[in-house]
Amino acid sequence: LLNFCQVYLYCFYEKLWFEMSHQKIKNMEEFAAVSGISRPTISKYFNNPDSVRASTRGRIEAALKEFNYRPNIYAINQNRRQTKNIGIVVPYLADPFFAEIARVLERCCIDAGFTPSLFSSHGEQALEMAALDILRSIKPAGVLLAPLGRLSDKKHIEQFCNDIPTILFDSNIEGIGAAFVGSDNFSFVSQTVEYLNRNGDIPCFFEMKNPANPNANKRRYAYLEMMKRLNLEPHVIQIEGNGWQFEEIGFQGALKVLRNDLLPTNAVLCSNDRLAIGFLSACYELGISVGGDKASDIRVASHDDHPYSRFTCPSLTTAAHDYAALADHALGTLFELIESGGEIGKRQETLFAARLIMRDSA
Amino acid sequence: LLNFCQVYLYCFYEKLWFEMSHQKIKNMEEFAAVSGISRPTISKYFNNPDSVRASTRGRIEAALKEFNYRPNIYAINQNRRQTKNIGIVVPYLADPFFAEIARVLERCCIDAGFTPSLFSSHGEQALEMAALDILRSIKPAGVLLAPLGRLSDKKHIEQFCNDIPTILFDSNIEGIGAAFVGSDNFSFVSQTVEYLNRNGDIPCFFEMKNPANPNANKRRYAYLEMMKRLNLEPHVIQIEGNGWQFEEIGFQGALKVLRNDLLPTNAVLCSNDRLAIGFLSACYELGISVGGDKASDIRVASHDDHPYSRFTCPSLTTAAHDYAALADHALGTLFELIESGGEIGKRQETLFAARLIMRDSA
DNA sequence: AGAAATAATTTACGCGCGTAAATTTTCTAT
DNA sequence: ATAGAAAATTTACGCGCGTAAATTATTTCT
Repeated sequence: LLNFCQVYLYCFYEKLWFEMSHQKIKNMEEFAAVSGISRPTISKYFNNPDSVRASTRGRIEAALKEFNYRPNIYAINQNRRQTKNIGIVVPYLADPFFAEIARVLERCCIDAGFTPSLFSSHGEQALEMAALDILRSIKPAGVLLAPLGRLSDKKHIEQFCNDIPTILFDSNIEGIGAAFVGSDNFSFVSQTVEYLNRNGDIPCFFEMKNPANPNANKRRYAYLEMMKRLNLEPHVIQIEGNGWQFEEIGFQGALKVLRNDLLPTNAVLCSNDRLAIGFLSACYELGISVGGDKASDIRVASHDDHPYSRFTCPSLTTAAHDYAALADHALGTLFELIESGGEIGKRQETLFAARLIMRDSA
Repeated sequence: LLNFCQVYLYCFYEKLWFEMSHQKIKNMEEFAAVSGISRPTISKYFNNPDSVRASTRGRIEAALKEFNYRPNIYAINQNRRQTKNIGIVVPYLADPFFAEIARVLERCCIDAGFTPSLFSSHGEQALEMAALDILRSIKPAGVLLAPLGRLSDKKHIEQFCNDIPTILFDSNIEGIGAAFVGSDNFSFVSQTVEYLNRNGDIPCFFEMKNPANPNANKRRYAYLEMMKRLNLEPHVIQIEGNGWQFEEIGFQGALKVLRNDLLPTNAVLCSNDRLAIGFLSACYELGISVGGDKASDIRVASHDDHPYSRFTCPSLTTAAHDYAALADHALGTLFELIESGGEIGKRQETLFAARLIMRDSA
């Protein structure tokens, strides 16, 4: 009893001292003193609040509320084998598609008790490599990487993936990373081609000549395959342009194609919505009417369900990603990978199907 | 000479050992051994490569190239008084305006030798507070914060600003933060109002009833003031809607206004481009022609020079931000603040003027 | 009530680096 | 060549926390 009294008084004195002097708790030692609990137990609590007795947890949390102490994250991460950081790298954050997927991924990470760090390569190889270098330095538990694609330094990425548990998404690089989660491009294209063809329109395929993203190539193949199956003659229109200003590229390309009357059919299937946004803008400028009705000059469809595709003029018929499913599965796989210590067996590629969104443009 | 020989041989031995055993350098001690330079000097080099003699720097960098050593960032940040981290918080990253400004800010940080950490509040108060809490834990040298606005927990932000050198941008909160860098909303609105009025159109102002962002209110005041100066009767149309889905809100609001013939004049000045994108979409859907020419039904102008405003149908006349100037000034002020140790004197508010972009919509 | 199981405490070391003080080496300038 | 300045080295401590081992206290169960 005496001992208890001593401890209680000591703790009381410590608390009083800190309260009186308005001083901040600066380390776990001091927090242990004012809360009347030993430092190792406090440390254990922060690692896993359930690993201490409920009554102890209550006392800690009471003290935590009173003194706004938070452990130093740098000291934690220096000593822990593994951090609670998850790296997220997207190729171009100003693209609302990636902004949206990043948003969903971040949320999932936080809910799972991890701290996401978001990076954008801004379309540049150097910045993608820089992002990976920074990620290396923060020793993340795992990384979700959407590579630039054609512009990526594959050796560099491979090296990174060898050292840090990484899952690729959106844009695949054969054999690199522990797994890949992306879109089933054939599902995207087959639905839009089939839809356009349903009304007797023969779709031609509108795309960049040198697409940065490998999905673009897969979509072209899918288009060609679908046209073969439907016994239709395929037409691929490839426009010039580099970089990630897809709307501008689509706009300029469309102007050239439309002005020179190079459109072989009256139905255009754009490789992605951002090109389509440019295409529609060019149509408007040239007074060419777009729509699914008989009165319109041409029909336009596309892929991705870009956040703005609902507000184009006319609204854009497109094939939608399942953001939530993609994010869920990518993070689920990553967590498995992390828990298994980096070994997950055979590299799996998971592709998600599209959902056709019918709007006014076709 | 003998001493030199010894040292050289020792260093040679160390290097050989590491090369032979394919072992990675795991700390500065080991790197000092293989590079033949003392640890404090190595430490000094990493703090500032110019603080050591050129010959020493050369030897370090040669060893650095051979053995891919990087100091542990957690150990560094634990011991340094100040980290090299800069926090960047934007209210909604899926808005290309903020994506663009974040891109520019990130680049400036990297160029200045800092490591930017990007956070998005995703339009939610809880997430804004969470972002600030995480930022606290990484003890950044400084923070650039674009608050949510109306939804922000001002007390929480104030507390944060008291502890960490913070500069507010885009959205001001009176008296909070060391400085504010934003837009001169009067410059934006006066130019668009004047432009619309130049051709004899009387602009009415189209906005959200409960805007999240304080700039919206300032723009309304500017509109009212300008109309007064021009001796015109002002008309403010306020539409319902909450959140950050501005295009959708603008679209629905426009549908209602246009269908019920509530437009008091034939010129519409939208509070921002995202609302305008929705407005134009609604016009298209209802078959109302928009444009600056005589043949069109109405004219539409707006503010922000959103990355997509060039591709709307018709392309949008708007007032543009100077992204680069804003980013430059915000970071410049922040660096001053950091170097001065958090004290910068009187809180300054810097506002940047707009540049009118004339396109087809008005 | 007493034994076994569980939890908390005490003690102590290590992580990788910043940094200070005293000393030695190297460079620069006359 | 030599004094003085500049740079590098040696030595040593501390940062805040993870974590292990041995011990003590508390809870749970029969």
